[in-house]
Amino acid sequence: MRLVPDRKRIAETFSRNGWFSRCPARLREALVAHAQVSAVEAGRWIYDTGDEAHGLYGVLSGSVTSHVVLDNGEAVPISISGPGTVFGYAAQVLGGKRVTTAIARERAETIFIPQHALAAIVRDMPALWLHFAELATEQLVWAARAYAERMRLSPEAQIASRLYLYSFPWGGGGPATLPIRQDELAELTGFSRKTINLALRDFAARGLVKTGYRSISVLDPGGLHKVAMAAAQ
Amino acid sequence: MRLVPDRKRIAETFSRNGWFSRCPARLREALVAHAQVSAVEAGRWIYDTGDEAHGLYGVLSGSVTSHVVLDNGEAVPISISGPGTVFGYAAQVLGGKRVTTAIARERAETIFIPQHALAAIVRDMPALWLHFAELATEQLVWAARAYAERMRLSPEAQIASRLYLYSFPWGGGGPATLPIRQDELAELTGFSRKTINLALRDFAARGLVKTGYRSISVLDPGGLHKVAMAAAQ
DNA sequence: GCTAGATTGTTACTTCGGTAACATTTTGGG
DNA sequence: CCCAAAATGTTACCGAAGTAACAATCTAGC
Repeated sequence: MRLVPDRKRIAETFSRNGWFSRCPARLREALVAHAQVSAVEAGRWIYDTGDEAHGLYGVLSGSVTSHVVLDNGEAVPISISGPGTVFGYAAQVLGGKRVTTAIARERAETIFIPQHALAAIVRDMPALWLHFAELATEQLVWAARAYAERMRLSPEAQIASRLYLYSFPWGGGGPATLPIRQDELAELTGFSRKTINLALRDFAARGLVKTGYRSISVLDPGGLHKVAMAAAQ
Repeated sequence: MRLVPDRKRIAETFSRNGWFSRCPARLREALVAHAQVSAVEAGRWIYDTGDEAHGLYGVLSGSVTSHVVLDNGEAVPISISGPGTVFGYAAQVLGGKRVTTAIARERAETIFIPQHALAAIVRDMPALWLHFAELATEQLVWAARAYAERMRLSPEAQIASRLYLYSFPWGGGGPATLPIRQDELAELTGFSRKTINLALRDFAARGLVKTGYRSISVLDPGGLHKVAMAAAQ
């Protein structure tokens, strides 16, 4: 459902972290000026793999999961985007087909910046194209790291690493309460719920996290990061 | 060691597959025109994580592995680039620091397109910026897929998928002999050499591959792709 | 408030892949 | 041509994570 954009709120939400916060001010302003805001119900598809891509999305409130659909049709969740996170860049930057499926995990507000607005921005300010390229590059680095960690780190370290990562959209790198269930974290990390539960129990005993019903509170993101580094090999 | 570029050979090698082959002709020509060719001995670093990036690389002959360095200092090989493959784009497209380490696996010839040449190309033909963004995007899609496969596919399916992928630079998608040792494939896929060996034995029995000393011949890439799809779940 | 359903906590068992070792084969340099 | 080094082929054993089940706890909606 299309909503009237509160551009001040958009600017604030997206300036806190991630790619948006590192853009030059004039690009940020141009993006905010063109943003369309929609409300999405929990469980609704935002786009599906193979859809034509018409622009860039961001999460204003709530959260969205992105899934890769494997050749056998299985959808694998690969990331969860919280407030202030941009998603939907993995299609060719302008146009092309979606290569992931994005689903609202909970009731969410999204911003959408249509392709023609992006094209106009780059036409007017050609030097800004680099920032769009960086958006993909940044995600590529993340994906490569996630892959490398998956190959080498112990489950405990991987879980710590992921919680640390997720602490940013919800806590800006400080303590944060993640609205994530343990079975979702299991899906997202590729471990069983049992393994997640045991790791969380361990982290809780060390004062790094606190588990709740449908939530995981990260008390000490830096400590989790240390676990992720230390437990490797 | 700097060599005199044979631009015809460069154009031929890079037109066979991958990103280069899908660029518009004028971009391809501009890139070939600016390419510098070097010979690198086996085991030599081409660049290291943290180095300043000054341009884009490609493999003209031989092969190059890219490694992600984890926070604990461990280098994890994430890809192997054969002839005709572009690498070194994961730094910001122009400039920034290298986020991977690239090492020649064997004696190799590389092409290098310096930053200033890339900048000049985009300055003269601004519409081409999209193709650079796509270079990163394409790799992002691959990395996300590799990650998703790692989470869900059986080792056998992952190994099949990887061999299928590697059949492109060495066989253009048809039968190919990969100059890869079994212990290297183990490193690249994150499995033990034993698991690789058993999978290869199995594939060989089905006529999909043929193992050799320091080489793996992919006889039926399509068959391997089927294995990767079927064995999931 | 109560209760059904959802979520978390825990256990016993199993299985798959890793480790470590060794045998066999191939290769290249002297 | 030979042999040491490298690479592949194979086995026995072990452990870590998954599966499947069940108990305990929380919450939302009536």
